[in-house]
Amino acid sequence: MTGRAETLQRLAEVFRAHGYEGASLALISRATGLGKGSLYNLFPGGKAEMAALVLAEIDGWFEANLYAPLREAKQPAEAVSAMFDAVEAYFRSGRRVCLVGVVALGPERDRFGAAVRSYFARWIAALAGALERSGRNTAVSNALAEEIVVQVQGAIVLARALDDPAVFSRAMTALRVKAAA
Amino acid sequence: MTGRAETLQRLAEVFRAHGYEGASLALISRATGLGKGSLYNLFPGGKAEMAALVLAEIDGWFEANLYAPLREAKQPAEAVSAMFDAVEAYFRSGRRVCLVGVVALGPERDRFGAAVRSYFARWIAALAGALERSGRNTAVSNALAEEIVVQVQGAIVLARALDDPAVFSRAMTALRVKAAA
DNA sequence: ATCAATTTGTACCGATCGGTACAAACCCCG
DNA sequence: CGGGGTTTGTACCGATCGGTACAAATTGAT
Repeated sequence: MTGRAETLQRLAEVFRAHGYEGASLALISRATGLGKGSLYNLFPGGKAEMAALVLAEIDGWFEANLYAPLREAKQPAEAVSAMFDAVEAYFRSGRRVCLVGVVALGPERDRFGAAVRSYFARWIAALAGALERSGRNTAVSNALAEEIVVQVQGAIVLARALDDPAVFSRAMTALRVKAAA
Repeated sequence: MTGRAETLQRLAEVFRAHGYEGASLALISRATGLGKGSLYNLFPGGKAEMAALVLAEIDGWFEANLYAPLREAKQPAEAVSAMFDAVEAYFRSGRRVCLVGVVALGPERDRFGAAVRSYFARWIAALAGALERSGRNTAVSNALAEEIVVQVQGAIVLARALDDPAVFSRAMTALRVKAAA
């Protein structure tokens, strides 16, 4: 019925809301409106394949909407600013969890380690490149890019822990200033 | 046989390694060496009580070893430096996960929300107080304290994601400089 | 309209889940 | 040595887990 892309979106929400272990097939079936038959027809590999495809979908979205623009921007400073816009929108000011970060913290890290590593490594590399092209030297660019990604992840944790999206927004605002300086 | 405190330590490791849902009673039984009978004798409330007590134990450790020293230090700058020592040792340069942060990201946040909020709020408050007493004004102290806790959490995520403890160490070193400036 | 191929719902599988019941083993105080 | 209270292992509970089998329903090409 609904397309495969939409199904992946709903799957992502289920994994975000309940974690990998907590996302039972019953829950997944309810959330997607698909019976077990349909699910195993779409994803013969079961839950593991669903999670892998969800991670790949997220990775693709970041590649298209953040990494590629950062790499190819003619005006890197604007691209960095646009990245912050995209990050604030995507993570809904910390109300929405970073699924890749969650996987990195959890026991599924081993299974999806390569995907997780690539997602973050490419983020940092693309951002560092843009910062460098905006006038910084290599070492500073690398350090700043790493710090920005660290703070995005940490701000999600803290905003959720304190149940206060303002924590996330404050961190992003401070980072924007720092990145533009 | 072994004391209750040691049992809580092993419980914490199991929760860290497998998450709340993934920490089955079979796993817990194996890791603690205690049968179900003993476990439910020690923790009549089952898994939920185990997790709550583990969080309380962690909270108590941070209170005693980080928050209280930060609050009561005669030389606040030294206390902040000591906090970084303790943090690097406790989280093993990002190899060890922050269980409270993991809970904040996961579906158990609702159940343990109050404990999670208190843990982070008190950390930030104690740190902000020390920073203020070391010569900064209130606003700067609060912002810096929040940023430090954000970066600690984010550095754990990124160090695990990239499987590179140096990420964590670099972040801590940079924060020490910033806090001492 | 027909028929092969795909998609779907449902019944079912063994395994494991968190939790309970309870009797045997153990401990400690007399 | 005795005996009351606690600690322990084990058998067991219903529910749910991820996954499979398979027949009915649906689809698409001709």
